[in-house]
Amino acid sequence: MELKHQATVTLAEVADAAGVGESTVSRVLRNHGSFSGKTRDRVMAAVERLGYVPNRIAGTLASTASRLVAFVIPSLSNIVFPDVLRGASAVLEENRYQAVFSVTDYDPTKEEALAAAMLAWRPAAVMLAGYEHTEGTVKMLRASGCRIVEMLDVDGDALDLAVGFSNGAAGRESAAFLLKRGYRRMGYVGHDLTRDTRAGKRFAGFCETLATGGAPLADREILAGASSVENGRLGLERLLARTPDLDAVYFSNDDMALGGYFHCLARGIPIPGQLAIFGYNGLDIGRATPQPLSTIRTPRVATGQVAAQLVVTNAPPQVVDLGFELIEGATA
Amino acid sequence: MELKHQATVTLAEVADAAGVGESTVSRVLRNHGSFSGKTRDRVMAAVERLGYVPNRIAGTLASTASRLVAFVIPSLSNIVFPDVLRGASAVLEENRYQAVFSVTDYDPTKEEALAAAMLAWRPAAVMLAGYEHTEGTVKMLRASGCRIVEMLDVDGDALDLAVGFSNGAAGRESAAFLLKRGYRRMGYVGHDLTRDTRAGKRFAGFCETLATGGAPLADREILAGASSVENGRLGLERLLARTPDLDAVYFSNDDMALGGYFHCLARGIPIPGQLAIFGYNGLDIGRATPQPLSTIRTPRVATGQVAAQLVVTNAPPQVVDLGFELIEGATA
DNA sequence: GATTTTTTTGGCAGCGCTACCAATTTCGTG
DNA sequence: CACGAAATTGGTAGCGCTGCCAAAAAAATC
Repeated sequence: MELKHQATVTLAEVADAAGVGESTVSRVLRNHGSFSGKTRDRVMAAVERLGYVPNRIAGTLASTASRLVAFVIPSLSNIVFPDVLRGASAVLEENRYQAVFSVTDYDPTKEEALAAAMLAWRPAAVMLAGYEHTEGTVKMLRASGCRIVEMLDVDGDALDLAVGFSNGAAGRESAAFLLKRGYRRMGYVGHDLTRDTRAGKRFAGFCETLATGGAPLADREILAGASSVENGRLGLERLLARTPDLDAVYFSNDDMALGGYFHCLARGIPIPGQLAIFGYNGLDIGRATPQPLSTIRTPRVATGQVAAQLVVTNAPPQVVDLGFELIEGATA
Repeated sequence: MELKHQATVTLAEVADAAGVGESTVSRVLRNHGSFSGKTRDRVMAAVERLGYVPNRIAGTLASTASRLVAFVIPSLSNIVFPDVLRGASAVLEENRYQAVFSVTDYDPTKEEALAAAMLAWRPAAVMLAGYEHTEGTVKMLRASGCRIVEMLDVDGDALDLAVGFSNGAAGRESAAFLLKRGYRRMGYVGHDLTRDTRAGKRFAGFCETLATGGAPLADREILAGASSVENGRLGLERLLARTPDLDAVYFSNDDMALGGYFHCLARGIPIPGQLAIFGYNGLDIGRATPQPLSTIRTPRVATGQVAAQLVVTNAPPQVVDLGFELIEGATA
C-alpha cells in the first residue's frame, strides 16, 4: 500500500470518481443549488473514498467572497484581547468563517503595516481595537471595501461598525462611585496612556468627574511599559511614597489594581479603611481575592460575539454600546 | 471626486500603468528574480499611485505554497495559549506568514473538525497542543502533507515536529521539591484532567515521585470544568474540609494555586507554615503576590517562537525540549 | 401521447496571481 | 565591431474552484 504524500485530491478528481460534472460536486458540497438525493450520495461517497478536502483558497478566489475575518489587535498579553477573540471565534466558527490575526503591540504604525498585510488576504472584515488609527490605515481600510469593526470603544466616530462600551463613561462612573463613598483624596496608577488610548479615555473621564465633584486628582503615577500586576504594585508603592495621605487609588485596570492590592496586603495597609482600591475590567481573579476587587466589569467576550455577529449577518453600519457593570466589591 | 468603492486594483492594471509586463510586476513585488532599478521604480510608483494591494489568495493558489499557519488550540481563557500565539505570531510576522486560529475547548472531536476546516486553507503548517488527537485527526494531518507541530509537550511520539517541555518531569520535579522540603502529607487540587491531558501527565508524574518517596498522595480534589482561580479556592476549601491535616497542596496550575493561596489568606492559614502551596506555569502575577508563589515556570512564549521558527525554516522532523524552571518562591 | 414546466446537470470562462520559457536587451571580450 | 554570456523582460498556461448558461432529464399538464 503506497502512501500518497501531498496527494492533493481536486474537485475534478472527485467529479470523475463520482461520474458527475465538477459543478455538480461543487453544488453538493456547498449545499447550494439543486441536485438529486442520488447524486448527493454518489458525490459524498466519492469525497469520503478519496479523502477530499476542498481548497478554500481556490474557492475564495473564484467566488471573490471571502470568509476570512482579520483581527488586528494590540496585544495578546492583556487578557482583554484573548477574551474578545474567544467571543468572536465561537460565532465565526459556527458560521464557517475563519479568524486570522496579528498583533500590533499598541503601535499605530505597526497597525498600519499589519492591516495592509491583512487586506492582502481579502478578508470579509477587519476587526480593530478602538478608533485611533493612522491616516494611512483609515484610507486603506476605506478603499478596501471590506467591513470594518472597531471594538472596545464607542467614544468617537466609527468608520463602519463599532462594538464596545464607553471608556470615558467608565472612568466617570468610577469617580462618581468613589466620591459617593466619601473618598476625597484620590490618586491614579496607570501604564503608558499614549499607547493604550482607551485607558487614556478612562483616566480623562475619571479626572473630569473628580474635578466636577470638587475633589480633583491629588497625584498620579504613570509607569512606562505595559500594564502588569508588578507595575501596579510598584506604581502604588511610588505613589504612596510621594503622597502618603491618599484615601483611594484608581488603577488603569485590574491587573494593575491587583498589584496595588497585593502591595497593601504585604505592607499591612488596611483596605479600604486606610486606602481604597478601584480597578477596571472585572477579571475573574478579582472576585476570588480575600476581598473582592471593586471594579467595572466590561463585556469583552460579548464584544467579540456581537462584532462577529454583525459581520456574518452583514449588518448595516452602526455603533453598538454594550455598556458595563460597576462591581462594588470590598476594596472600595 | 468619485470614490471607487471595492475598486480592486489588479496586478495587470499595475503592469499597464507602469508600462511593463505582469510577470515583471510580480517579480518586483516579491523581490524575486532579476529586474533593473529603473523598472523597479516605475513599478513601485504605479503601485503607490493606484494603491495596489496584492491578492495573497490568488498568489497562494498560483504558487501552491501557502504562508498561512493554522493554530488549533484548546482555549483562549487559559493564558498558556495566548502566550504561545504571542511568541509564534512575532516570528511569523517577521517572515510574512499569517496566523490563523480556532479553538477546540479541549474537545478532541472538535479538534478534528477544526483541523479539517483548517486544512481547507492549505496552510504551511498546523500547530496543535499536545499529542492526544483522534485517529481521524492524525490521518487527516498526515495525508495533508503540511507540517505538523505539536506544542507544549514532549512526552510522546511526535507526528512531525514537537516543541515544549515534559509535563511528566514537571510533576515529578515538583514532588521531589516538596519532599526535599520535608512535606509528607500532600494533596492535589486540579481541574478536569481527562480533557487537559497535559495536566494529567503532571499529576501522574507528581504521584509517581511521591509514592517512590514514601509519601503517597494523601487526598485529591478534582473539579469539573476549566481551571480558574475560583475553582482553586473552592477546591482547596473542599480538600481541607475532608483532610485538614495536609501539609502541602499541589495545584494543576497557577490559576488554581492562586485561588488556594487566596483561600489561605482569607482564612488566616499560615503559608507555608501550616500549608504549603505549589503551582505550575510561573505566571507573572504569582511573583507579585505578598509571598511569591512556588511554581514551575514554563517557556510558553518561547514554545511559540521556536515552533514558528521551525516552520519558517522548514526544519526536519524533530522534538525540541525547552525545559522548565522551578521557582522556589515563598509558598512552599 | 405531446407539450410545457420544473428540476438536474455539465461545460467552460474566468478569479488574480506565479512559474516556466522564450525573446529581448545589455554587457563584456577578443 | 562581432559574438557569446549574462541580465532583463513579456507571454501564457495553469493553480482549483465558482458562477453563469444552456442542455438534458424528469415531472406536470392538457
